[in-house]
Amino acid sequence: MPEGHSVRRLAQQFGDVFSGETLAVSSPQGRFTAGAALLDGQVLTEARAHGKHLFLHFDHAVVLHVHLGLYGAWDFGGDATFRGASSIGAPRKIGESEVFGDARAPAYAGPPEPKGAVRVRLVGRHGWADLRGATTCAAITEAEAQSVLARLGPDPLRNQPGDRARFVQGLQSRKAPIAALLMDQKVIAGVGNVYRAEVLFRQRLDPWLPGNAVPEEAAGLLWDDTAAVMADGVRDGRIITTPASYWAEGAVPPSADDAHYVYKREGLPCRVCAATVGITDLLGRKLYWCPGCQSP
DNA sequence: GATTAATGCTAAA
DNA sequence: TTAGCCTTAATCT
Repeated sequence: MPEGHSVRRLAQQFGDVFSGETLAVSSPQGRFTAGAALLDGQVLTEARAHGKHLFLHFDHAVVLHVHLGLYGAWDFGGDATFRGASSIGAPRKIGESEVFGDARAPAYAGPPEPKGAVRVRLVGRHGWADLRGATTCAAITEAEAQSVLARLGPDPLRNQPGDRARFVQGLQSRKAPIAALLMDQKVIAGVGNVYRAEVLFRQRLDPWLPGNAVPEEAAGLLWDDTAAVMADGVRDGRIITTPASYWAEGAVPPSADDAHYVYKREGLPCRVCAATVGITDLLGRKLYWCPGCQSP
């Protein structure tokens, strides 16, 4: 259940532990057998993330394209060398995809029997990775990978020159509510339901404000804040949008309850103005906002 | 033990 | 517009 920060961490992880290695690729579940055969025995050259899309590039110009969707996940395991190379490290928050089975595992003796429906398994010399539950798992060409990228908007975690202007332009050229546009991966890639709610609150923006009614300065600041808070997410391995002054005494890092301003806080008093945090359905997803802080 | 909802999206209808 | 992915944790009975 990742937003862009998790996928960025996964790309970093694959680069750290598998880059330059010949990988054994299989599909224990059987639904990716043909694709796995295309990748089996090839060398991983680069792992990249754009928004919520992960691209594992192999040296024969075939790319493993993965999108985790709502509940896809990668599990990793391996020996001390593998764990030492990991940018993710020790087990962390339950529910994240970035979990090691057992950090104190004995010496690596190959991957375990697949548990559940493992769509694809990558095995290197020092460790393994299992993918399950993904929306997209495909072996594609470099050209096809490019066309996937072409359908995506700017990624605030890449924040390349011109990205900020592209976002502002993309937002202002549409009349849909800003809360809907933030979830549109063509407008901005990598934002999900948590960051959507939290950055709108942080910028005190009315979720129903049409994109074309957002002032240019506010749109730019929204991009900047999204980039900053998502970069924190990459560092922390979780979404924390509140400053330490909102955390319970001595709670560093904060509990889940204290890490957000409005996400999943419906019915509770706003941390800033004490108005009751609201919830509504927008395009099939739950939208959380503070009617006091985020009024038109 | 069963049911539901979830940090999402694609493709079929 | 809806099914599907086929997991996980929290909430029900």
